[in-house]
Formats: sequence, structure tokens, C-alpha cells
Amino acid sequence: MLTIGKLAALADVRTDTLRYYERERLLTPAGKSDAGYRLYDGDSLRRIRFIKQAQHCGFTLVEIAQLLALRHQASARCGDVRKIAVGKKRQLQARIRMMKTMSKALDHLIADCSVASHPVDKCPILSALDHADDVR
Amino acid sequence: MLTIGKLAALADVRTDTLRYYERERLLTPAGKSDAGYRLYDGDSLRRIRFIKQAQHCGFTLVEIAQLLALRHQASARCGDVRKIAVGKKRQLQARIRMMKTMSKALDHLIADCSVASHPVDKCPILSALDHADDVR
DNA sequence: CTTGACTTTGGAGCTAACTCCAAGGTTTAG
DNA sequence: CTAAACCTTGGAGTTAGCTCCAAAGTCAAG
Repeated sequence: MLTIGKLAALADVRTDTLRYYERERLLTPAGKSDAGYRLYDGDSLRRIRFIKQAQHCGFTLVEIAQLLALRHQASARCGDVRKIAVGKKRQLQARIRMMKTMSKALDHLIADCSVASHPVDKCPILSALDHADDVR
Repeated sequence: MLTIGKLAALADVRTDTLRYYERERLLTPAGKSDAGYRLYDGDSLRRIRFIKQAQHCGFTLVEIAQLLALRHQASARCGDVRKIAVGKKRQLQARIRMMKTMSKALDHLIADCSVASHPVDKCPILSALDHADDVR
């Protein structure tokens, strides 16, 4: 059994983060010592890894809690999990599209600005931002 | 001269947003009426459009304040503005790369899950998230 | 003149995922 | 035995960009 500090060190997170996860119902210690210290087992470590992996895939903690809940729900089907994953992927792609649009808008602005030593009152970037239509 | 409500309607923002911009030193009313009402002119409208355009390009309000400050600084050169734009573009691209990585990870997970009616204890998505190495 | 729409200020609340703090109890190394 | 390192709880603070609120003053229409 691990105290919170040891587990945090193993999982490379702060102890505060583990207590936060507990409040958010993502991770419950296996038990408590006589003195009231949280005690964790190997499952806890695996669960933290799960959480981090899922975060890396773009899931929020709330969504991760849903995934974890599904896992412990006998009636849940793999399709339920898949549906969440597909929804998340769509969300990611929408964001990527938006950011690409932003990036392209910046490309145009940057391309217009050839003479770096120009005073800013003639800066094509600033004037493009001024006149909405020029940007898009 | 426009009161805050009229300007907000023209610019399609809330009045609260305009007061917020004022606190953040992004937009100052041209004057005040006898009763203390904020009064704005056409420049204000153009400035709000500038702010919205820049937000669309991915700039934060703090960065937008910097751009606006540069504009009113005689010694500023177009290159200063360009540098900010280029930095922002790099940041956007880094984020896009990260999100693409997430999206690909999800692709793998989703592809692995073929039998939607499987109970979740055999769900390949959940087990992949469990074993860090399988995901990336 | 009244009613309703508008405005003012200061401050609080929202989301996400932590992060930090203080005051106190516990454990461990030397 | 003592000092350092650890743990507890409850609550507040962080970032960004708003959004909402209450109490009070102002303005415009009929």
C-alpha cells in the first residue's frame, strides 16, 4: 500500500492532483491508515495512467469519469464507449479546422508585410485587422 | 455619439463585454455624458471589429492590447507587428500538431472497436487507455 | 407624470484542471 | 528525542473572457 506522496511520485503528478481527482470522483484510495492517511494500491497507479492517456487523447476529466463509469456498469456496451470516442474525434477535428483557418488568415497577413522597417501606421497587418473584409 | 447599448447592438456584443474591454484597456469611450453615460464614436466600432478580427486570428486579448499599443507608438516598426504574428502562427501550428496527434490516437482506438455490442469489459478502447503503450 | 428601457458601479460567478495555503497531526531518520 | 518530512482538511487562487447581479440614477415615449 502506498501513501499519497509515493503514488504521486510514481505517477509523476502532485499530491494535490490526486486529492483533486478524489473530489472529482475519478480516483478513490483503496483504504485509509489508522491516522487517516490515504492508502493506494497498484490499481490506483493504473487508473492514473488511464486518466493521463485519456487526457492525451483529448478527453476532459468529466468525460474520463464517464468512461470509467461505463467500465463498471454491467449493462454498458462497447458501442457506448465508441460513441463517446467518435464524438470526441469530431470535436477535435472541428477545432483543428478552426485553427487551420486562423493559421491561414495569419499567413495572409504575414505575407502582406514585406517591409519590416515600415512605421506601423502603414503596417498592412494592422490595417488588415482594421478592415474585417480584407482578412478573410 | 453612441451610448453603450447602441454600440453593443451595432457591434453585436454585450454591453458587459464593452465595459470589460474598458477595464482591460482595450477600448475607451470617447467621452461621458453629463449623467456619466459612456459615449462612443465610430472609432470605437472600428476598434471592436479589430479586436474581433484579431481574436479570429487566434490572438488573446492581452496580445491584441499589445498590437493596439504598437499602433500608437511612433517608434514601432512593422517588423514588430510581424514578429508577434509569426509567433502566434507558430503557436497555432504547435497546437494543431498536438490535436492531430490526439485525433490519430482516437482513430486507432475507434478502429480497434469493431463489435459495438461487446460488453465493456472487453472493450478495446478502454483496455488501450489502460495500457499506456498500446495507445501511442 | 409615469412606466419601462436604459445606464452606472462594484463585485461575484462561470469553466477546467489544477495549485497553493495554513494549521495541525504523524512518521521516520539520525 | 527531535527535527525534517510527511500527511490531513477546508478553502482560496490561478487563467481567459466574459456574464450576471443588485441598487440606484437617467432618459424617452405616451
